[in-house]
Parts: sequence; C-alpha cells; structure tokens
Amino acid sequence: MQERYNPLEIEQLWQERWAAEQPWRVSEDASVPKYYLLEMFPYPSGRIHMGHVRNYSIGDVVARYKRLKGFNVLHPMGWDAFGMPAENAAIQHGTHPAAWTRENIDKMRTQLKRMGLSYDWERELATCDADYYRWEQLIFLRMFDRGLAYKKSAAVNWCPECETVLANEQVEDDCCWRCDNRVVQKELDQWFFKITDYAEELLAWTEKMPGWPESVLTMQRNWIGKSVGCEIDFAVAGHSDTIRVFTTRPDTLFGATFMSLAPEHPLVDVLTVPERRAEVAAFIEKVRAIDPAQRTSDDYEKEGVFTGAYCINPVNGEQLPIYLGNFVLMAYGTGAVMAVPAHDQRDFAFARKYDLPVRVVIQPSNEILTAETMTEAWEGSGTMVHSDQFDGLDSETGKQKVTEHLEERGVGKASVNYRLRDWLVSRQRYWGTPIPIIYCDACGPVPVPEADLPVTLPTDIAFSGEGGSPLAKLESFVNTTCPQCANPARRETDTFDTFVESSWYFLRYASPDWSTGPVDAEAVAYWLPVDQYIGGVEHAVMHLLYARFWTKIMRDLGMIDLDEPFQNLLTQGMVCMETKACPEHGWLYPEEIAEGRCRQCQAEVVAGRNEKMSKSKKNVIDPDGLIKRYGADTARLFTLFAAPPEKDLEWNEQGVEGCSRFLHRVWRLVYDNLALITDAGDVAADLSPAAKTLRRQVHRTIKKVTEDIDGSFHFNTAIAAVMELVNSISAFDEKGTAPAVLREAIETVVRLLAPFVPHLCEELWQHLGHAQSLEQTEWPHWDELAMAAETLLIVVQVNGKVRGKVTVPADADDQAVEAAALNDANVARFLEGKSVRKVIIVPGRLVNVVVG
RNA sequence: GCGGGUGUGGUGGAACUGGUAGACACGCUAGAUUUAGGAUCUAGUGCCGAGAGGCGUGGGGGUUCGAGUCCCUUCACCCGCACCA
Repeated sequence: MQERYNPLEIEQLWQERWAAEQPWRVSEDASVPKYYLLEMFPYPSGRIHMGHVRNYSIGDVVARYKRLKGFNVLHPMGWDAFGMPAENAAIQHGTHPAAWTRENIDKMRTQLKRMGLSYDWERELATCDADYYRWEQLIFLRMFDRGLAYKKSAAVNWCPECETVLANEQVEDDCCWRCDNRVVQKELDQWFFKITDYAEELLAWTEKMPGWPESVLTMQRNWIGKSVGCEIDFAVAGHSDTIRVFTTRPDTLFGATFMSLAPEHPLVDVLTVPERRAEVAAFIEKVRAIDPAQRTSDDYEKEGVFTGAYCINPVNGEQLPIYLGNFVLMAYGTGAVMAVPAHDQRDFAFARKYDLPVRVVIQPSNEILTAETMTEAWEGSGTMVHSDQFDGLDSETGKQKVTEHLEERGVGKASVNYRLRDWLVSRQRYWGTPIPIIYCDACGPVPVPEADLPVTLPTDIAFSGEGGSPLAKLESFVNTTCPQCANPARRETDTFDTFVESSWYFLRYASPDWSTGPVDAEAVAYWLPVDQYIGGVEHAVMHLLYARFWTKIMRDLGMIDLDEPFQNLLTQGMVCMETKACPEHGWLYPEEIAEGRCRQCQAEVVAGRNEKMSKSKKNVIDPDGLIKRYGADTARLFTLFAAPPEKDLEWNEQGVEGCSRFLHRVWRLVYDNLALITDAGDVAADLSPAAKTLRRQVHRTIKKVTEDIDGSFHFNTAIAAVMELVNSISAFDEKGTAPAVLREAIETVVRLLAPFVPHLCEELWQHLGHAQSLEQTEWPHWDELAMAAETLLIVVQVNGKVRGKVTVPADADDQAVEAAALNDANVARFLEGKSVRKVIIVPGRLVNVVVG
C-alpha cells in the first residue's frame, strides 16, 4: 500500500475494472426485490455541468446503497438528444445536428464514466435514434385514431424578417434574437394532445402520491387549476347568436353590468356594429402584440373597446353592453366573461375606467357596501341582495340555486373548468421526431400506415435559420403518395416537442432493445414504477405532468399496466453562483477575471446576483477541471456534503479542499494502522471505557448514516457523522490495546463511505485484506446494545436559561435528576433567595427550574 | 401578476415530535513540526463585555416554564408560468 492517496491513479484502475466487468448490468429476477432508480437524463449539450454532477452523485449514492441492501437495482442512463441547440449549432457553425449531437454524447459519456457512476450502460439510449422515436410515432398514430391527437389553430411567435417561428427563449424584449426585428403573433395549424381529457385523473392521483413532495403536488394541482362553476348563455340583442360564459360565481349574476369578450372571440366580427369596426380592429391589433401572461396579470392596465352590441342577462332581461377586454383569454373558459364589477377586481377596474355601472349584489357580514363608495371589489362571500327571489340567501347556497334556476330554463348548466390547456406538440423545426402524417388533397390528413414506420428524419438538409422549417424545403422528404388513394401527397414537416421523448424514456429502459413495440410489457411489469426519480425542481410541473399523462395514455392503449410512473420523487435544488459582469464586455466567465478586473479591458468587475448556473450568464464551473485536479471521489463528496439535495447549492470552491483533505485523512487512517489491525481478532466482551465509547460511536454512526441515506437523502449530515467518527478514531489512544475495536471502527468508515466515494473505498477495502469487492458485502448493521450509554448529560435551566449541566446515570429517576440539578453549584447560585415554583423535567434531556 | 420555495456566525451548513443554537466543514488567529507537502499536528474562533453576564436564527408582534421550530404580520431573494431542456 502506498503511503499517499493518489486519487487519479486508483480511480483509473477501478474504472477500467468496472468497464471490463460491467458489475451493474441487471436483468429481471423475480426472486430478488427490484429497485428502479432514475435520474433525469441530460440534454447532450457537450459538457456536463455542476447540476449534472450533483444530480448523478445523489443518484449514485442511492443506487450503490440499495445494492448493498440486497436489491436488484436498475440504474440506466441515456440522452434527451433532440432539441434546439443542435439546430442552432448547425445554423451558426455549419455542423450537422446529428453529428454534433453524437459527438456531444460521446464526450459526455466519457465524463460520466470518469465520475465512477454505477450505470447499466447496456441500456443506454438516445432519443434521436429511429429505433426510439419510431415507437413514439406509433403511439401518436394510435392517439390520432382515438381523437387524442388533433389539429387546431394556435398562435406562435413569428419573426416577419426571418419568416420563421421563434421559441419563447428566442424572443428578447419582444424582438427576434437573430435580426432584432419585432416579433408578432401568428396563427398556425398545430398538433395537440388531449391532456385535458385526463385533467380529472391527473388531479385525483395527486391525492394518492405520498412519495412526492407536497410542494410539487400543489404546483401540479394549481397548474391543472380545476374550478367548479356554471356556464350561462346570454342572447345577443337583435341577433340569433348567443354568448356562452363560464363563471365560478353564478350567485353574482344579478350584478352583471356588461360583457367582456376575448379579442380573438369568434363572434367579434359578427357583433361589432359598422361604425365601431375601425376602433375594434385597432384594439385587436394592439392586444395581439402583447404576451398573454403579461396582459392578464392583475397589474396590467385593463383596457377595452365597446363593440356597439348588447346582450341580455337571462335572469332579469337587462341589456348589457358588449366590450372586448385585454384581460380575457380565448384559451380559458369560453373566452367570454360576464362582468360583475362589484365582485370581481378586474371588472371593477375596467368599470371605473370606462365609467360603467357597479351594482352590489353580495353584502358581506361585517360592512355595508355601496357602489359609490367602494374602492375595490368585494370578492368574498356574503348575503345575496338585489337578486329578486334569491335575496337573503348566503352566496354559497345561491351558487347552487341560481345554477338550478338556469338549468330549469335551459339557459345554463353546472360546469367544471380547468386552467390546464391541451398540450401543443408540433414544432416547426428539423431536429425532432417527424410527425407521421401525410396530407392528401382528396383524403385530407392521412396517418402513415404503421407498417411504414419509422418516418425517418432525413440527413441531407441545409440550415439557414430563415424561411421556416428546413424539412419543408426538402422536396425528397415532402413529396410522397397518399397511403389511401396513391395520388401525390405531402408529408407533415412539423416535428414533436422534445418533451414527448422525455415522457416515456423511463419505460423504454425496461426493455431498450425491444423491437416489436414501444416496450416489453413484462419487463415494464417487473421494473416499473420507478422507485426513486431524481431531478431538478424546475421540472416540477411540465415534464413531470407530461410523463404522468403519457403513462396513462400507454395504459389506455393497452401497452402497459401502470397508473403512475414515479413512486418517489426527489426534487434537487439548483447549483447557483454569483454572476459577474464587466461594464464593457458584459457577463464574464471566472477565468476572464483577474484580481477583480476584466482581463480584456482592466475595468473593475461588477458582482451580480446568485443565480442558477447557466452559460448565458457565464456563472459556470466546469466539473472537468475539478475532477482532473482532485479526482471524481472528491468532486462527488463535495457536491453531496455542501448542502442537502433539495436545497439550492451555492458554489464555493474553497469547500472542495476540505473534502479532498478528508479523503487523504481516511487513507492515512488505514495506512497508519494497517499493521496494527491486520491480525486483530474479535471484539472482546469486557472493554475499557474508552474502547466502549469508541464502539458506541461506531454503531451510532452506522445508524445515523443508514437513516440519513434511506429516509431523507441528507447526505451532508451522513458525511459529517463519518467525519466525526474519523476524528474520534484518530484521537483514540488505546489503539494498541484494543485492535479489534480499532479494526471494526476503521472498516466501518470504509464501508459507510463506499456509496459516496466508491473508488477510494474499494481500494482501501482491498488493502484491508478482503478478496471480495465491497459490492459483494452487506451494508453494515448497528448493534443497539453497543450503542447504549451508561450516563446522560442533563442540561439545567433556571427560568428557561441554561445555568448548568449535570451527568446522571442513564437509569436515574426524575427525583434523582432533580436533586442533581438543584445541587449544581452554578444553578444554586441562581436559586439563592428565590422560591422554586415549578420544576419541569424532560427525561434524558433537560431540567428547567422556574423561580419567582 | 399567478403558483412554489428560501432566509441561522466572516462562509457552506447542523439542530429528533417545542427542550444546550452554531454539529461537520471552509476561512481566520496563535503555536509546534517537517525528508517544503495542493502538507501535518495542537489550541482558539457567533457578537458585546476585563469579568460576572448580556445579546443573538431577515424585521415587528404573540403563545409557552422554554421558540430557529407554533401563530399573526412584514421584508428580501430564488425558481416555474405552457416553443429552453
């Protein structure tokens, strides 16, 4: 054994051995309990970043721990390989997206292997493989067949200069990122998945997922946004049309004083009176340019325009003017809102601005509202007034009664609305899964026959960044024949949102080479659900909701028997770092800064905020350098020790040194004591007090580390506990007389650290004389007997302030503890001249003496 | 704006069900030692105070024998918001 710990050398050795032996390949084995551990797969950007290092280090600890606990652990890795960056690289550097992506995958695979992560690499998959996406196309066809995939018009960001669709990310201050021209909203025919059909089920299951963080479930519930209410039809005066509204407050119907329509509402054209057309058109044009999220915020100035038309309130026959409002969205509800200014803040603001009447119909219990004196809407409950036969009802009962009344008269019905919208899945881009549809002039949209799958993404293609999707310009791809009538036809050139690929990769891992369908149902039945899913909190809603939806789709298509894909979810925090900028050159990488100054212009660098590490802000640390300098074990240990996984991790390079130092200490601990413990026998029955104390700590540490890993993933405190044990072993001064206790202690350190720093521990385990790998061992057990203490330290307070500490036998009763506490010299000092009113005893912990 | 989080020493963080606030580590200070090594070892290190002691978990208020933890209120920061992945 070498005197010095040389991480780079031993890590290379063990990684070579792992590559040759592939110890983490698994197959189904009904005789062993399975454990499916999954970390969110990466986008192959080319380099791993600290977020990956953290995510995969966390996962690897759990994978290695579960194997030692006897589970058959599935721990796969793959690549979310489609996406915009590959296409951007093609536009900017002329590289082909496929080549760029493959190269990046190779680089990142090497980096992940360099970290010593225990994956079953045989199951590796990349979503850009036709063998993967062909099954996605198949599932799409079956969804299309059942009406779960459909086309409708939707607005996209459009750059008139580049004549191309822009992602939200490509829009900077309402302008195109490439040409800086103003972006407009354009209506295009788009593919949607009917996730709204599953809204109720997705919502209901959130009540049955105890393995998920409550915060994530809450976010998903809010995203689905179920609201119970009522649809009401308003006839339009002088027209045959009616306007349907959705409201959660039918009890306020008598307070409606006007109607607000979304600018995109289909009736706008029909209703608007000729003399107001110009004004209405101008208003629609203005609203279109604004981001919907912005225009519906409470802060945004409420604006509208009168159409000149009126509708009729079905309960009292009143004529209500019809306006367009910038705060009404076509995508939510029916795109029309009955306006009740007295009881809705947005309507109130609108009414005050356009001088429309306010009518109070709900009176709260603690004040009297009047339309003239109100400064904001009363949105709470109360008693119904000015509502004819409903007067005097409380508003909750009123909701029901008014709904019943409308239903009887056939002008309304109880209804449920969701905030959730159908999933827009088509993208006007090249680097994605082709949507398998053919457009025929005679037959319309025709699905590609399943036997013709996959529709392969062509590779002979040019990228300019202008003129829309490159696929649409490739005649050899576009031109085809109709599968139904054999006449010339055109292929769909849109591709899928990359969220589609990531919605089922975890199912494919169960049988990655299955060639007769998306998955082998038996393999899925064995491995799924994922027992532990780990990934960034930023995926709390979209990815995790789409994956749940897709699982239910595959279930309903009869492909799998599974309701929910992820049993337990751990959402890790982000890795953050302070952004730094030069007034001249903008954001700077750490290496572009020397002594607080910009290397280029010597200007003083301005520190920004702590934000998520991102290339655009240049506040990134390249894990490669870290690994090259300290080794993978130190990099892993540091990310795990710096913070508990669910919290954001603020990057601080200095802590790395400490972790490296600790591993050197562990190495020395073994090296220095090797001769002493090599021939140590069993632990003796009668131990000295010091040996007993060390042994007690050994077993308490086993318990602590086990519970920290298994229950809460609090690896930082697990590591701290082992550090404390190492400190105690170093300070143990009976090493020569109690070698068996010393050996047990040292071996425990090595075994407990194995999931965290596997290379080092395997190496030390070998030096400790074990022929078998640590992986063949069982996770250590703790011995309650060895943990028991003979004395306890009791804190003594006087009026809640600590005044002393006493040591008592572990079996002392309350009386004895109280006597010992009152006897303590410093405590006695504080009791002098005062009378004891009460003594509170917390067994095993504390005595509080209350004096007056 | 809506939704979800976070806030504790100079720094990262610890604290079981309301019971010693600051474990462990970084940094810093002093000393020792050395075959000068990304060294190691010993002691110290929340703030104020000579000390006794007092003060301290973003701010303000409350409940309690006792509050980082529970309640009310307020501030600051971070993440997501449907075409980034």
